[in-house]
Amino acid sequence: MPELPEVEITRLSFADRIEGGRVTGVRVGKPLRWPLGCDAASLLAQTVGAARRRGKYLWLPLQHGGLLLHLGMSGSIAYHPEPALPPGGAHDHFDLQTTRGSLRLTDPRRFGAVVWSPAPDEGPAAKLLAGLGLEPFDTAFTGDYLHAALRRRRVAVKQALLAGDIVVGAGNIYACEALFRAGIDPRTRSDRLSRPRCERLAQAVREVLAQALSLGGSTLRDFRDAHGMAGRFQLQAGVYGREGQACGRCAGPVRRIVQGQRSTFFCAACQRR
DNA sequence: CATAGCTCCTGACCGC
DNA sequence: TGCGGTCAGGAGCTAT
Repeated sequence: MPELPEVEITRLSFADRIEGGRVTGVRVGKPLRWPLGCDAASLLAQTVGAARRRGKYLWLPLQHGGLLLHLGMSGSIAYHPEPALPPGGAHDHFDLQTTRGSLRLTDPRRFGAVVWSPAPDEGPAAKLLAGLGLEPFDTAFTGDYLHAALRRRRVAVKQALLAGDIVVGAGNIYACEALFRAGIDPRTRSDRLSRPRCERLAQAVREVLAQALSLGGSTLRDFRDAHGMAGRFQLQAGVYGREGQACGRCAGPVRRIVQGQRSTFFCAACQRR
């Protein structure tokens, strides 16, 4: 499912090419998580700006406002350089055609979203982006920061990472992988993590996301970038999706538990409370 | 305020 | 082969 690396790779795959294009057509398919929030025709003739990312959201600026995009868990965005877009399939729910190519959002499960907003810090976008935690590659995301934030929580550290209001970008896969890398038991109460362990964890989060980014994103589930290329992160997964298999570090069995209705994979020997 | 549970949706998978 | 049931999960929302 698209987490920060996948979303960033998606952004990089089309941002430069569509920037400066003028909107020539908009097609809205089945409803996504929220309504578009504007008349599709009102987007016509506007010039597209430089796409940005915040957490797992993308912001596509237009002359008057912009579009906030989210891939949910099964969404992907394809960039088509040709002027005309092929007919939309059953899961193609949003097209944006421009003079510099088109974007097509495909999302079988429709947890994704395309929402118009007058600005990223106004209207619906502001509401959705408010409360997001630090970007993992922000220099402010340090062990000290993580320690201070986790001290106020009693939930398991895995759930605190997933919540996205401390640090954004790590979804279920990368939260599991970061905790494995940091040697921390995902069940550990957030407020029981020492400062040094928070330092390790912050570093692990940065590293696992950076590595996934450099490898082109995860193919777990159905991620494809705008060129339809599959990522290769799954080849590196230490614990995610490996229940019962041997941990690569100690050869012990990888365990699967459920936390907050989500699967967590970890090695009980390598990851300590 | 922190937390738990619910919810949206459909492809994949499983047992019969 | 077909069919019903179950699961997966991002993240906002509601209730506690």
